[in-house]
Amino acid sequence: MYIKDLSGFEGQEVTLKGWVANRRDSKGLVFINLRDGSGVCQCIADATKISENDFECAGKLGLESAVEITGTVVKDERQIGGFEVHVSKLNVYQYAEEYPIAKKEHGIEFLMDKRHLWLRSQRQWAILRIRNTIIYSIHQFFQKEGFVQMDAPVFTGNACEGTTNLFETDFYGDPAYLSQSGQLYGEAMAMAFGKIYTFGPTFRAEKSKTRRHLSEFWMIEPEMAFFDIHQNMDLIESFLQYVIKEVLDKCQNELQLIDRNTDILKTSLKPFPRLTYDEAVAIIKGEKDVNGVNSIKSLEEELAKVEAAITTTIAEIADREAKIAVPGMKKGEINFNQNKIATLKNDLKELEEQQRNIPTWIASAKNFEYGNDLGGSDETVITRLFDVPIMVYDWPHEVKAFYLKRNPDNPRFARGVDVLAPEGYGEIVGGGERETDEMKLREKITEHELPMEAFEWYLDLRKYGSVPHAGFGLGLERLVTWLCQLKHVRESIPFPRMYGRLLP
RNA sequence: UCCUUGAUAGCUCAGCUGGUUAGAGCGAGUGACUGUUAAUCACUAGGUCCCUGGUUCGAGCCCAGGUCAGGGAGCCA
Repeated sequence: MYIKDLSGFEGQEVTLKGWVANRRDSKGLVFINLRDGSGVCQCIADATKISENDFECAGKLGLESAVEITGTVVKDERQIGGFEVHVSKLNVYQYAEEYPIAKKEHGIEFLMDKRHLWLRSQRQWAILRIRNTIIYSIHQFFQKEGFVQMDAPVFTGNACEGTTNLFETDFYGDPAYLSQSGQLYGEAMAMAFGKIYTFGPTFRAEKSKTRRHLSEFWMIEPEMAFFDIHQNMDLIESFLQYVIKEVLDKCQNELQLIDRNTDILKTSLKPFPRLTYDEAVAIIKGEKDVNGVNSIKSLEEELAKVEAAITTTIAEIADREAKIAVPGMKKGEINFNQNKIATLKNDLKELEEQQRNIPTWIASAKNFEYGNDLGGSDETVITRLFDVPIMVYDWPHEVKAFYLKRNPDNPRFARGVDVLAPEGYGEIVGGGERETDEMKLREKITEHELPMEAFEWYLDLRKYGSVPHAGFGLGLERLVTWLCQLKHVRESIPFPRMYGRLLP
């Protein structure tokens, strides 16, 4: 019996097994918010209706104690699920004492240290359930489209884009690297099965401390024989829209719990604009407007808004502090104001962070040098102007990977494509059409100073039935982060591995 | 690797210009209260002020070096 199914049992006696999410006492009454993984339900132990022993047990339950509760399902409009349980019998599996995560705001370092327990909180529960729906819908989409799921190895002997950010391990005495992409193997498998996708862990030893980096993350890499870059973009669009639609359909409750405004998810079901690198650069530098909005001007307006918000926040903090200072205020009201002040101060910190960042973003957008890759801030600048993900393709070949095909009409450009998520989330997909010519690949490998012998197997693919093909890589955690509108990728995976974080 | 912000009670934070015995709320413990939703109210316990060195009659506060963490850049999905 699970809490999510209670509505079908009104008036009947049921038995629930779960954990105490919250408990409140009154004389003769104990309120227990029971959490069982499927949902939360309030259970009421009334001293006049259960045994003396059971009532005493109920009063001793600390947060996250494990219990089995038997009781009657009663309709109650005040409850979230619309039902509560009137306890008739209580069986305690374990009394928990001093649960470290309090019913209050905590700092991120503390919560990450307690990640194994933090997972139990409602917000984390909702996010990771959405992650599950995303994973399931990814498999559904590709299976329906006739793709075969194939696994690339995790240990690799060669790097596809240099070795500086690879984790090195010992493989029977030889150096081996943890995979930073299954792409080259994906190409080999596509030549055998036509359309394949890999779904596995990926490792990058980047000493990055930003909101969009993990050292270990999950990547989906489809690879399709006989696809060009435009077919690739068509596939990316229908794929992402399928996943978004599934999340909207199946996760209403979870999206509500995390307070996700779904407007942009809905507008993302319309076609994704496809911009060339040249067009994207013009927009970033403010030379070209999008629907009458200029990137630089809108950033400057944003900065002005942030500065105005800082002024009003400071004023409100001072105001509330003055109010508390006046004697005679009730304790509850003082608490309320102090909590409010704490929240405002946190807001203020974030606003000040933005106040420092935005001017550097404006500068970097204005001074963007044609021919460079887009930086994190450039992605933020351009995606703020759209209410849909955008696709940027045809990149200067120097900044992209060696295996990408050149545009036959203009060989300065490589046929790579990046998908940038709206709301400032940036790159979630990177892909493109692959080079099919063996000699051109050899030139590129030499140019990138990569060890040729490690790529001989890959070059075989161009000797034996080389065909046009394309593919892409989607960072699962970045997609989860965007769809859930999280501030940081670390909440999009149960146990994040990142620079400085190996436990728990 | 660079820029930037920070580290004070179990947690979240105050601590003014360097000055006697270090403060609040939450959490914990005890008690009160029969409908609470982070319940409320009263009382109690709880401190290596991140580390090392320096300046000073005196350092939580100033200086130097380090450690750890937050945010950003580079790099990337």
